Formats: sequence, C-alpha cells, structure tokens
Amino acid sequence: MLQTNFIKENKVLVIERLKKRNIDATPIVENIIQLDDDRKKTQQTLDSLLSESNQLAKKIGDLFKAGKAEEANALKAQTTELKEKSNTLKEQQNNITDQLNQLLYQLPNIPNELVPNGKTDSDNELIFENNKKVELAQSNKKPHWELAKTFDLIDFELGVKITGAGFPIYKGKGAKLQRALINFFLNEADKNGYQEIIPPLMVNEASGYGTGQLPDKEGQMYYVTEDDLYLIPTAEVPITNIYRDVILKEEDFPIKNAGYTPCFRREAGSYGKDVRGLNRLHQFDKVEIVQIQHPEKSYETLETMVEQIKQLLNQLDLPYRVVRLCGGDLGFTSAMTYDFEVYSAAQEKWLEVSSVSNFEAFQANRLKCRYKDKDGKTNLVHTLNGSALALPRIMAALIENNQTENGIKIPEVLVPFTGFNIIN
RNA sequence: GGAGAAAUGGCAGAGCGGUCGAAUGCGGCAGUCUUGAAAACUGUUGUACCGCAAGGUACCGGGGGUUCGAAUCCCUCUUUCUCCGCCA
Repeated sequence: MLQTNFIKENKVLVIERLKKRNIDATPIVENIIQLDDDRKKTQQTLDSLLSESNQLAKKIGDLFKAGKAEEANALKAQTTELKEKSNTLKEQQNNITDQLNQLLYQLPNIPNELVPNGKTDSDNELIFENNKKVELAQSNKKPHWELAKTFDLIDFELGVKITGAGFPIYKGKGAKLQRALINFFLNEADKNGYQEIIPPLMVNEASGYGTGQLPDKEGQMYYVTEDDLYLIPTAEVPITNIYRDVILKEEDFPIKNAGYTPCFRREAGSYGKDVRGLNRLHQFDKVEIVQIQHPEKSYETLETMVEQIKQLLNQLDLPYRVVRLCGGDLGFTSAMTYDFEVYSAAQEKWLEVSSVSNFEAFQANRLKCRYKDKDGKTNLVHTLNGSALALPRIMAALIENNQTENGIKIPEVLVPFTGFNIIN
C-alpha cells in the first residue's frame, strides 16, 4: 500500500497517475488525508491524557510509600475520569486507523510515468519483438492438446478424474520435458546470481497481506479452512515474505532469490477457449525470480530482469515479444510491468509466459521491509519479481512450434536435461 | 494426539506490581592509543507514532482482563523446547 505521508505530499501526482488506471482517486485521497489529520489530533489528546495518568499513578505510588494512604486514595478518584476519557479516545483512534487502513488497502499502486494510458491489453506498448514467428505447414499445425494426446505427454481427462479440470497429469516424456524446463530455468537463475529457495506451498494470512494477495484477491487463492492457510498462487508470496518485518543494511542490496514451486489458482470466472489445454490451469509450475533492491536502483534492476528472461527465450529459440502493460492492464500492486508473450504458430496467438514487475515501495510498506541508510534512517525497500518462467505455455509453444513430420524436436539447450532430442 | 516447561532488545541473559524502555555480557558503530592491526580504554547502539522543538506516547510472543499503576498477577491464542505415543 501507499504511504500516507507520500499521498499527502504528492496529492496531485497520485491522483494524476492513478488516472492511468482509469480511476478517479480524488475522493478516496481526500478522505485519507482527512482521516490522517483526525488521527494525529486524536493521538495528541490521547497521549497527553495518558501522560497525565502516568504521572498521577506515579504520584499515588510515592504517597503510598511515604505512608500517606489517605492522600493517595483521594487521588485515585481522579484517575477514574482520566481512564474513561482515554478509553473512549482509544476506541476512536482505533476506529480512525481501521478506516484509514481500509482506504489505503483499496488504493492501488501508482503507475510509473512510462506506463501508457489504456484500458485493455490491446493498449499495451510493444517494447521488443524478436521476429522469429514460424509458419507451420497445414499438416503440422496441431494445437498442443492434440499433440499431447498423440504422443501421450499430458493427460487432461485423467487429471479431471483424480482432481478436476485444470489439474493435468504429465506423463513419460511430457513429465521429463517438464522437469527439464524446471532444471534449465533454475540453472539459469543460479548463473545469474540468484539464491535458490524451496519455500512452503502454503502461507498464512499475514503473508497474503504482505505481498498484496489479500485482502482484495481472496477469491483467487485456494484456502484451507481447517488450518487457516492459503495455497500459494506464486512463489512470489513465500519468497518475498521472507523479508517481512525485516530491517536490512544498505550493503545487503541486491537480494536475489529464485524458487521453483507449483502455483495454485482458482481462476474463478475463466471460461471458453482461453482455458483449453495448458492455456489456463489451476495448478502449474513456475520458476520465479525475486529481488529486493535499493529504491534508486530498482528500475535498473527491472531492466536486467527483463534481459535475463529474454535470454531464456532466446536459448529456447521461441518467437516472443515484450510489452509494457498499460494502466488498465497493470496489476494492483505494480508500478510497472513487462509481459513476455511467446507466439504459438499452431494456435496462431500470443501466449503470456512471464510478467516482470517493479512494485517500488508498495509491497515493502505492507511487508514492513526497510533498510537503514548511511545516516541511520530507515526507509522502505523496493521489491521486484518476475516469472522465469511459467511452464505450461512454454511447454505448449515448444511442442506446437517444433512439431515436424518426424515428431517434436527438443531445443538443443534442453537436451542435456531431457536426455532425448525428439518426441515421436 | 497426551503430559510438562518456556517466550524479554542483533544475540545471550537478569528482572520483589511503582525507582524498567528494561541490569549485565557479547556483537555493531564512533573515538583514544598505534606506522597499521589486535588488545585495552571511552562513548554510543531497538521500533513506531505525535510534536518546530523540548519532550511525550505505545511496544518485553499475539489478544483480552485485574489494578491508581503490569515485563512482573489472571484468562486465552500462537510458537518453541523436553518426555510419551504415532509416523514419511
């Protein structure tokens, strides 16, 4: 969430920038500023009341010790009134902070000035395209769900039997290709200096709030009621929350962690052709890279992360493009996001395989992840993350684009990991 | 799952209901000494909020209660440790 002081000091900017998201934040911002002023005033009177009580209590103690019980008991009467007053004030104060927090939770991150205006993904800004789209012969233009069946790589129906729709079962070479991709991605992350993490796949409520899945995206996560835990929708949640309530030193930057995890998403409201095959799943695998960086360096870092993901796709030899999300398409917590899309020649469409974002201090403020600068002052850090990469659509694009008359060719970089170079 | 013990600052570890934001040790930072380092010595060293400042307020695992006054007493939740049971 945004910091109240930042909103106060940059009111015009905040409202202006949030217009990129096609929202008029004026009323909510005004409300926040008003509530914060109220909060300060209440705190002032409350603090002085408490101070008075503290002094009185001390005096009573001294009197008792001096053996002046009568005087002490006389003073006790005064404390009752003070206590009542301070209790009501405390309640008021709690009310105000609750309201304030609720409003702050509703306010999304302010987009970076480079974020284009727009409403839908068609307004996203094309940043890069490697122009490697391939043409497939009509005879070899099968979508991955057909190829998966032909070569017995993935069994969607069996997944339905075991669990339900959106929980595919990978088999044989399909499973091996999957494992090869995970290892390849993790190795690359390692080469780029990320520490490998194997986090828990379930998180508590506090972690959900820390990275911003809660309170607004509750319906997206699977929730284990009995134990009050959430299945992670992305490794971003546990890996970033490692730094919840942590104060870092300046020399700790940058912190680079990467982790492979399955991801669980309820995807309520999805339907139709978009959910066919691997295009949208309830459980999928992903390698996530997460960085914690000095505020002055976060955008530089974002670009290096983009570069790292490009290298992955280059090595896999896939046609892809990078877009900068427009305000309307931008996630709630992000200040700037690049999406990576690979082109599927068989489906004849772009598939989103990665999303790299700079959250600036938005997550850090919820996480209370700070660093001490040279003057000893604590400031919020900037957090970033990106998929490097999400498996299913990579898998889909790989088998679709590489289908030949003789079978599906495996990209060279993966062969050491798969142990085979063709699926036939 | 059953029985017991515990939770205090970066760490270790004191703390009779008032003099406790909290002893002491270690660590960190700054300085003195030194050609430099070590040692020794001196000082400093939690977070948040309010306030121009002086200063004030809150926080001793979380929440609630008793009391004029709670780190200290009571209730509750969570976590950790020990023992027993079960088990990858």
